[in-house]
Amino acid sequence: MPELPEVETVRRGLDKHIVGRQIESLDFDWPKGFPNAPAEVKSFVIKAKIIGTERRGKALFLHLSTKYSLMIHLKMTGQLVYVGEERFGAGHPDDSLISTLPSKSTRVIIKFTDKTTLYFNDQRKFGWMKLMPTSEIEQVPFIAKLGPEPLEREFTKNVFNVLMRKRNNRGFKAALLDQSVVAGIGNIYADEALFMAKIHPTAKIIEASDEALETLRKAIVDILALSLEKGGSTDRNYVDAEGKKGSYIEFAQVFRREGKECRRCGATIVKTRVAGRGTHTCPVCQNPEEQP
DNA sequence: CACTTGACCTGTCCGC
DNA sequence: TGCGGACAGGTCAAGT
Repeated sequence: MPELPEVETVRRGLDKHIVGRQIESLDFDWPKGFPNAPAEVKSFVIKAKIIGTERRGKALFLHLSTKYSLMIHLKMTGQLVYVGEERFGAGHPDDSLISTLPSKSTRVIIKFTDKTTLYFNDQRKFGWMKLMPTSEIEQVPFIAKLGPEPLEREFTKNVFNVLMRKRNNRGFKAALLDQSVVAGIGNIYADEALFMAKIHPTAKIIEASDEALETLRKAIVDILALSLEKGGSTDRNYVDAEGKKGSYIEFAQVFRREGKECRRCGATIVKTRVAGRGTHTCPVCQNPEEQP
């Protein structure tokens, strides 16, 4: 489930490997996953150079020399994997995954003029890639609505407090999953941050103190920064631009740990359903009767 | 208007 | 063993 740390890890990998390369061809076999007409692709993608990468929330952009950009959303099972023969030939530690590409999950293949390749794989076909003028990115509806980037300076105590208080009668988890509150949080990091802040996912925001909101804000920053350092979380499908898995899941406190002991108090982690998502909590550390 | 639920998909896992 | 069904979750559209 690519969330902020995973998408940012992919972006950094792409920035390192594909900026400066020139696109030779783009082929796709999943029309819904790439809604633009082939003619536009031909005009603005073929022979274009990749001039930069950008991330906003969970969305990724590859900026092209034609003043167009490819906007990519990995949704749950998307992967962007770069294969350059000079780097990932026989003997590379991730050779096993790389050598399987293209796979039956491959939706888009971008070949560069130097014979290296970028694969967009997506098992569940929820992800997509769109071509648009770079200048129109900010007008894409869900980009325009995005809240602050949690690892940037803009994510202040006051900004977070105001956004959360606007949703005072909602539960904490529903609010954290709302991309207009904080950009880039998904199911994994919502659970992890709420555990760290000792807040129950169904607790109403209106009943929480300002101090509790600030504790949560710091927890969000700490968790996301730690996960980024670990290369993100590989629960099932996620890999970075070099095909490598992330290791945050080994450090997870509650996510996918139902039935196991809480690392903090020893109680048994439980899994419930909150805001339509599988939700992991420690019933003692996040006791709904004793909320901060 | 604020919030919740269902649709989009496929692979995996569970129980019978 | 085979098979049906539940489940996984990011975002938008539709429903309450």
